[in-house]
Amino acid sequence: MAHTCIHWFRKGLRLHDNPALMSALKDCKELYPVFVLDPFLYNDTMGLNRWRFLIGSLRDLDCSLKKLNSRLFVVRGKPGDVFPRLFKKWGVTKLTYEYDTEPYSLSRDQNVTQLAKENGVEVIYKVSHTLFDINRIIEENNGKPPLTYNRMQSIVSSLGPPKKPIPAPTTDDMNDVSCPSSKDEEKNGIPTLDELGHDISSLTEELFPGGEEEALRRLDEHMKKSQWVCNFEKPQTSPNSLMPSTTVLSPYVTFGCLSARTFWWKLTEVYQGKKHSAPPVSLHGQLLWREFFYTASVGIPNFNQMKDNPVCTQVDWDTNPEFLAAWREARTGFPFIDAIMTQLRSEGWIHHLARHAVACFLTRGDLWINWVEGQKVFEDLLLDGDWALNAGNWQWLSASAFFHQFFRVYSPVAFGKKTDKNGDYIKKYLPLLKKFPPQYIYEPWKAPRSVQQAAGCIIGKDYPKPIVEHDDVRKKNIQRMKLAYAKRPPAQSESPSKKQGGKRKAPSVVDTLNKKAKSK
DNA sequence: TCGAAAGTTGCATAG
DNA sequence: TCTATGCAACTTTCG
Repeated sequence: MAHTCIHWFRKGLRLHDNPALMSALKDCKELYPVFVLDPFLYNDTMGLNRWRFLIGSLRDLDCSLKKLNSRLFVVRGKPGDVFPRLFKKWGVTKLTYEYDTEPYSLSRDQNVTQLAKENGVEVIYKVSHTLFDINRIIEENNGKPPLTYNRMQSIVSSLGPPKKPIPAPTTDDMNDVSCPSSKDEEKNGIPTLDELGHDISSLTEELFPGGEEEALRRLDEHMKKSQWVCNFEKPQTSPNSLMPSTTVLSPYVTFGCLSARTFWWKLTEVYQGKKHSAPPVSLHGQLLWREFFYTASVGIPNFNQMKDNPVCTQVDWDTNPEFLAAWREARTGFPFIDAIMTQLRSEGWIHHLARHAVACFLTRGDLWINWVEGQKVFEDLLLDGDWALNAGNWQWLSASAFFHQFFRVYSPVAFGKKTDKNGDYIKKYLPLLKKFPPQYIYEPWKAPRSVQQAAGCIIGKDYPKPIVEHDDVRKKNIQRMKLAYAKRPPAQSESPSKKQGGKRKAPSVVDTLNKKAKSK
């Protein structure tokens, strides 16, 4: 029997390495490629740059599907309302989608699967957003997510290399498939920013256009530089170069315009027969970091919050709306920090180490504000804002989990100087300060009045004074962090007696949490 | 069981 | 310009 299929695009906005789409095309007479504009995920808090990237990606996908005599249906509404309607309207018998590990996605998909069942629709999903099946990694580590990169590496190496990506469907694959589209479907077109009620006047040049075509072009462009790829070491790249010092493929991987497995295997090809860098600093290593945080996010409950998160150190962060707003709006008085936050807002991408600098500054370094607040800002503004990576990295940088050397604090003055002595990056994003001599560009408040006047920028009037004294708060904060660590519950040691009896599953983080709750 | 070593990317200073 | 050291000092893993 030939099926009438919906392939549901959520992430995975691509045709290449899309096994769920390929299984939709099997025994298929009618195909409906659908994207649902779910108001839970796509709403007013989502930043404009992110909206532009999403819409660009949808447009590109629609374009590619049209080359296969199909199209994309962008349906407005909640998945739980949309699907039963579409199942009936189109006489659907099969639904396919890419597996997604986020908590919201899991409950959404469970709900839609139930609705499909009620409508007699078969559901097929495939793992293709990550290199590996994340649940398989956790299984391999006795039911717990690895908490160190080293451990992650040894688990992963026991799994062997990730699966090879599969090619995109061709017109041959579409031979017996029709793509009905009535007049009535015109309302299910690609939205525009205007239609969504956004004020597009604040938009700047589109440096990173969304879409699979651009993703593959960008991948190709970087992979051509084989020496650069082989020598790549993340800590050696610059957070404040005027042009990105890394690939900026992350937004494309986040939205699934680029398959992580395609990226992985392309790197393997470039490495072949050459001396090359290795994880954690290599480009392969970067993809494994992504996998690492995905695994943590699946295995650790309440991963995007401090409360009820069993790996997260409980810290007595301050509630300080003024400080938070100053950080968010690039008016901390530290040019390096404010330049980064300006780039983030206008371009939607900042270098990984720049994220370190501003994240440390907001949390344990200077402002002592909960990392969860920073997480929200990044989620809205970053093109590559990814639920798991965002939560994981904020916990890392705030020394709440994974990373514990809280006495290593980034300086909002010294860190940037290492790679940009002249402050060209600051001058680019904060042109107000461009006439300050290099000597004062990172600390303009130290410039004599005459220098400030000559620069046409009076500190405290035209540009803010620093909102904290870094050396003071740094010392105080290290002590506060020490106190928070002292209150951490002692690590649970596994008693050897329990290890008897052959294979035994180690207690998962969830089990440990439940046990603790019971003992209270 | 316990001590040593490692941990993607700190800073300031001395040589 | 590079490397070593003190600073104060964390957790996890490994042998």
